[in-house]
Amino acid sequence: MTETAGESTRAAQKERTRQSIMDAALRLSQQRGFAQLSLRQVAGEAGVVPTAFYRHFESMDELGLALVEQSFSTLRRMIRDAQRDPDTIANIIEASAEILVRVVKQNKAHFGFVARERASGSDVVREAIQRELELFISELGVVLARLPHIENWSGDDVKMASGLFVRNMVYRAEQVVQTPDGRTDIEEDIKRKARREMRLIVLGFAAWNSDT
Amino acid sequence: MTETAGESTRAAQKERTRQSIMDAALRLSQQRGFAQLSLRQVAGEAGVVPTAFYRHFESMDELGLALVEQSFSTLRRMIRDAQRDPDTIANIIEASAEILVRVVKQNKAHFGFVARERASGSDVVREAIQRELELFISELGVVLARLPHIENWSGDDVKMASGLFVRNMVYRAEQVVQTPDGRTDIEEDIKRKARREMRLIVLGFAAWNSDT
DNA sequence: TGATTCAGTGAACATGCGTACACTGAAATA
DNA sequence: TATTTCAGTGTACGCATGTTCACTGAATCA
Repeated sequence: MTETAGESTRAAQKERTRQSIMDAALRLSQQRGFAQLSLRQVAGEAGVVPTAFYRHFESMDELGLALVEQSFSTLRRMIRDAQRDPDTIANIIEASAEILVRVVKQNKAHFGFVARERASGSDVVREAIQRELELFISELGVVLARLPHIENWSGDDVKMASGLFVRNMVYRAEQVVQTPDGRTDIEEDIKRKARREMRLIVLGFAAWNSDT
Repeated sequence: MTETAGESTRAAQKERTRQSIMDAALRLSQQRGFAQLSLRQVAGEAGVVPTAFYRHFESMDELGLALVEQSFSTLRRMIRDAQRDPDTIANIIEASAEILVRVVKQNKAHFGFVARERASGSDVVREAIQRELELFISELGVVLARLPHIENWSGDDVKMASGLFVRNMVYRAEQVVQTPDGRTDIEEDIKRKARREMRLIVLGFAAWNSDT
């Protein structure tokens, strides 16, 4: 009753159309920003008539929220994979810069969406992204708190650490997204800068806690 | 021939209208973002007929560029004033957090505009903002380079320092802009966090250069 | 097999948009 | 004072938008 590929059941077809609407929106929003997209443009790019849009989303805002969710699930998968990799634990900074650039490159559309709509975009989309980012900072805090040097820091300090890391990551991710494909020289430079910044923040923390 | 206030010469009247168009755009862009504004909305808010807009700006993009310039001249005045103030030199971190919150509060529209349009907005406006921010980072670098501890750092290191500072300032400025008027409790919290972050970055630099 | 559900269609609408154009009347100029 | 300049007006246009509604026909169900 359930096939895995190319299903032609009604539900599967609906899901496929829904996904193609989301892909279309993601694709178009790279050029002019999600907030500027019209329902008709998205429907057109998805190869569907404008009214069909309503079978899947009540409004563009609802589509935006779905994209936020999808983007952050990508982000979460990234941090989960990173935790599994033994190299990461061994040399967290080198590994993080490497992973950041690689994963962002593979998901330019999602990361671009988050970076762009974080500050502007519609109220509801912007707020959703900020909530997700805060959540992500907290989650990273939990991960950091398990690391050797950090285990007895105060909650506030750990939060500051992950906040600085995440915000710097977001900034460097923006740069990766804006890098034209194939410019590995620019990517290497971004990695180098990201590493330096992370190293500096870590040094700051070492001094910080030997201080307080 | 030249009066100072309420001039009614043709040029002065034109300048007044131009300014009211810019004010209108700034006011409206706080709600839905500059990129979503229509020429007609801006003209309406400025109390002028749509076609009159063209007497002052060739397009919305040109208006956007004018707003970028105006916003950054505010930002530059802020850093210039800060350098004059002896308190700033004495305790750069405490003073910076104080000044940041105060000046951003007084110019929410300008700072909100920069923060919002930095990542999204039209290509031409976004690029102008990024260029201005890079310039601002370089300028801050020059200021930092004169400070006692920093004077013999490498150019790259100074640039990293001011980059981290500015990016963190931009983030905290975004928060101040989003704070409802009168919530001094939230503002104090932002100041506190900004101070902690700056202190941490400075500690990192101390360790950094005793290292290399 | 016959009835039902429902993802996607296509025409129609009111509205807001950018811009062209001919205009007005007060300030600037000669 | 007579002429010119030009910031701001008012009309008119073609176009894209969001949303409505009645529809079609294949997948689902009884």
